[in-house]
Amino acid sequence: MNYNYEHDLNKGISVDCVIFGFDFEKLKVLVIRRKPVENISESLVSLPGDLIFNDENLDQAAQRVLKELTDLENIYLEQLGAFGDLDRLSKPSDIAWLRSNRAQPEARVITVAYYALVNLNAFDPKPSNFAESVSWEPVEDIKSMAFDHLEIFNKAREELYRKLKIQPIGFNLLPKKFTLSQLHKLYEAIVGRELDKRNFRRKMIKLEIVKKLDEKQKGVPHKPSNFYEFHVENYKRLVNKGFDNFGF
Amino acid sequence: MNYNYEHDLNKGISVDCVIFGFDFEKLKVLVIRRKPVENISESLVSLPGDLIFNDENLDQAAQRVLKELTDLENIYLEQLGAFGDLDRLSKPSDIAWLRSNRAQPEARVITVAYYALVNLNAFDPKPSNFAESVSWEPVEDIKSMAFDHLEIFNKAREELYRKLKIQPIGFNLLPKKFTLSQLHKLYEAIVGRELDKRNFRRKMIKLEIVKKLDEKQKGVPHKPSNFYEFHVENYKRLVNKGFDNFGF
DNA sequence: GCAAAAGTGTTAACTGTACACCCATGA
DNA sequence: TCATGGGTGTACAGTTAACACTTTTGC
Repeated sequence: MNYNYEHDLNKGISVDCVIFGFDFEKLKVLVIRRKPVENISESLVSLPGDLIFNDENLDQAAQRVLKELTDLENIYLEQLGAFGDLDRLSKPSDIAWLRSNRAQPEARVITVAYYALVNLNAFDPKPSNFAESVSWEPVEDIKSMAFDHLEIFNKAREELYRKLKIQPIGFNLLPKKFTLSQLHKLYEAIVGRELDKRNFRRKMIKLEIVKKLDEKQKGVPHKPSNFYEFHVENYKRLVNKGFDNFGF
Repeated sequence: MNYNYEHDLNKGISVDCVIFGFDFEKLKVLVIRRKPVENISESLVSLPGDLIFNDENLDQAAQRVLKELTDLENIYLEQLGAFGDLDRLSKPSDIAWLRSNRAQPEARVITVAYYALVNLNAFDPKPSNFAESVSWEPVEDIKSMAFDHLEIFNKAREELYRKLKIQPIGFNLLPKKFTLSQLHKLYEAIVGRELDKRNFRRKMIKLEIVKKLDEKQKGVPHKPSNFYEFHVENYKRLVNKGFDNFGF
């Protein structure tokens, strides 16, 4: 891609994306390490993002950032809101980075944040224009971030949790076929505490939002687990009845 | 207030506020009727809003708009998110209005929307810079709005409902002292259906988030109702225990 | 045969829901 | 005394929460 930044970019507004993934063990977030600039050695991770083009809407800008990193389209994506504190770009290392990457480094920039849920086994993230490297980090290891990205990240975790209680969005983090144990582990990773295995399975099965497949795990050194799919039609039926409380 | 728009305003970003009020009968929203411009007779109502100054953050801009209309400060305020569809300013009557009120009428503007909850008995709204008149309209009467304000308004109603289920924000719409019947009516207005009176009262009393006062209604032609207050401390205690489901 | 994770039922406590009558007041 | 809204209890159904052992597989 090769854009004329002077004319196409809206210089006051950016998007940033909190991209969640699940490796069957831990909930992870995709972060980028910026290319080093000037003589700043500090290397905070940050969220993928970019300025917005004048001919795309906000959702499209977020989709573009995701596509550049993951090559995936039609990703589950929700807006978190706008962040516009006056000091959001004031850390010394952030200013240095902006000076070498933006046409108007001192400009005030308001960012619109999104969170995305992806099946991280489906792709390898690749470095983009602004990133030296891209990596999946366990969410509980994230202690600091560039700009105001830690604030955005924390908001994203809260929203993910809040949403999981009222909608079964977790399926977006899993492959099409999954086991109930994987789903169970995922829910525990998001809510941050243990959930009773029997009660969890009973709830999912009773709500009929999972469809049992005629296929089991192979080659595992223990009783093989049955595969399931998300049952979209049944879930839609539930929603129409007004259901919105999973009780986690 | 008298600002130099060329220098102080961020021309690409505005805030718009959905201000809810409750008159003990219906849920209402504060709308403005724009001053007529050119030869456009159509007079759609719109949400109060303004461009953002470069020396204020997003929340402060929203507070400023509220203060200008209501003279109230410390209002309950939540951000709804950013709205940036490319066609959000494309209706003919909107373009005419922008031409006579904005320095760069053709500029793309992204808006950050907020909703606010106020006790509408505490003040009379007053016309502001951009508004010919200001009025409270029952939410169910709103069928169309200028710009993309109907979309924002609908999102605000959804969020108000969603939030009411997990937090007792309704108290912000009532005076400090209120009766349980008023609270009951308010909840019915927001959730949009009848709620059993006994079950409702039992729930509020059992959760201990209302404090019974030693004071009754006077001069009413029926059994006088007891006044209550919101019990902030007890509610905080509930939150700390992880409570977040009122079940409406 | 053993290690490892899958899969399965019951009970008690709590919560939600449906429902109808008497009470206190002003006019 | 009547019209108006305030205020109260009970029973049934459904949901949540706690808890431990047997099964199937690979090695």
